[in-house]
Amino acid sequence: MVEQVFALIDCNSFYASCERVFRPDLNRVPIVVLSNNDGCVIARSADAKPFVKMGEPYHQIKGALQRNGVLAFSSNYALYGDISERVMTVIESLVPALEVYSIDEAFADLTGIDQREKLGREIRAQVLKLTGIPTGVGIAQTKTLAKLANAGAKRWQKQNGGVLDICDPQRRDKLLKVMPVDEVWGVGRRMNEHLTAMGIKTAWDLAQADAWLLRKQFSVVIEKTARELRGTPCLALEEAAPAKQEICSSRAFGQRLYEIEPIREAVATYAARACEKLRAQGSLCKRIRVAIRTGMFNPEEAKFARGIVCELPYPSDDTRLIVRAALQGLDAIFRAGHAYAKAEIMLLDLRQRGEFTDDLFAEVQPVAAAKVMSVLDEINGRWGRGTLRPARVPIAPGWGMKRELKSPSYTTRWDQLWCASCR
DNA sequence: TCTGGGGTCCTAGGACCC
DNA sequence: TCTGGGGTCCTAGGACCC
Repeated sequence: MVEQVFALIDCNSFYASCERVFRPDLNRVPIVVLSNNDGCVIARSADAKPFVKMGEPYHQIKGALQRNGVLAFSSNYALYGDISERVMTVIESLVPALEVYSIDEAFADLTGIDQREKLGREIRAQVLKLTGIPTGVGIAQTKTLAKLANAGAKRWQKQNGGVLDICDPQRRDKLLKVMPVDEVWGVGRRMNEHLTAMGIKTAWDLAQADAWLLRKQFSVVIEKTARELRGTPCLALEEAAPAKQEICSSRAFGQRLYEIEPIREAVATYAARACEKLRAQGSLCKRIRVAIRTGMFNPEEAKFARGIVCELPYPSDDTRLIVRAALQGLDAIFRAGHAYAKAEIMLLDLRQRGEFTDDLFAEVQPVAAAKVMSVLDEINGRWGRGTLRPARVPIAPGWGMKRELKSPSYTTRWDQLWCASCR
């Protein structure tokens, strides 16, 4: 049997790189991208890394950033999502099979390809040329090793040109021995603590550890990680993303809310958005969960959080039905007198249309509802999200997300297209 | 004043059934 | 004199990912 080979292609500082695509004047300016509500730092260009840690609250470091000439941007997910699709399309045209793993990463199947490094360089060059996004490529016999090779490609980019192939056992072992165990995919903070206590400090140590012991002491997850580091594939390439088993729409408000009315608007808005995602994957849901809470970080603020699960009369994807149920849930859990910071809608108990059998007398969603929803989605697909929406959902809500530093939506809004004469 | 959002998988423990 | 054991399903919570 032919030995499997995976490549992991990953975009460098993806969000920050996206901001630079249409602003070449920023190529030598360090930049960071902020989370929703301009909360904390979620991406940094390479030259901004010395000035700011990942996840730092923006309001605490604003001054320091300005003094060091670091520019901050609100996150612009419409832009990042669109550029991501273009990047994936380019990679897909160059490899036999691709699994899009996240907005900025993909695994490719390189099994049976001879000139792997050459292909890796070709991918980097084409993606850069056609989208403007810099990438790194790691190549190895398992996904976990490919991830590690990718980290190595980044760390020693000057030496390897952004492509690292560790299919050769000697190169593989050399990398394993220098990589700390917490850089391994699947080893988070807690697992790192446990492993360190056991004397497992490098990726090499984990590869040598007794896999059965790891399974007994922790779980099958870390056992697989250790086996993958040794070169035994436990994870396969998954080209078609399976339908999600739960769908969540949650967001902090731009400011604290005290009354139920604006929270009703927010809950309706999030529920409507969750329903769009639900229909996009062709599922129906039977239960929904509504939750609200106050801020969590400020010790001065009184804390309060409640959630409720509501059962729908039948599995549905009808925005009207689900919004109504969500608002009933909200009425049941809302208590006046708190400073609310966030609401959350989860769609649970999802099933694919036609893939479940109900009992003969169970109520099912009326056919007309599906037709109404497909017309709604079609109109919104053509004219933009929110063109047709429940009356509960405001266009420009007072409680909306704070995004004071957002760049234009160069590729997804007609009125904000990049314009050559602007520069 | 101010700290993201959206997921997955695994495990333990309780409820329930026969 | 005497109170089983095995199996499944569901839920909550933890850990991890980007």
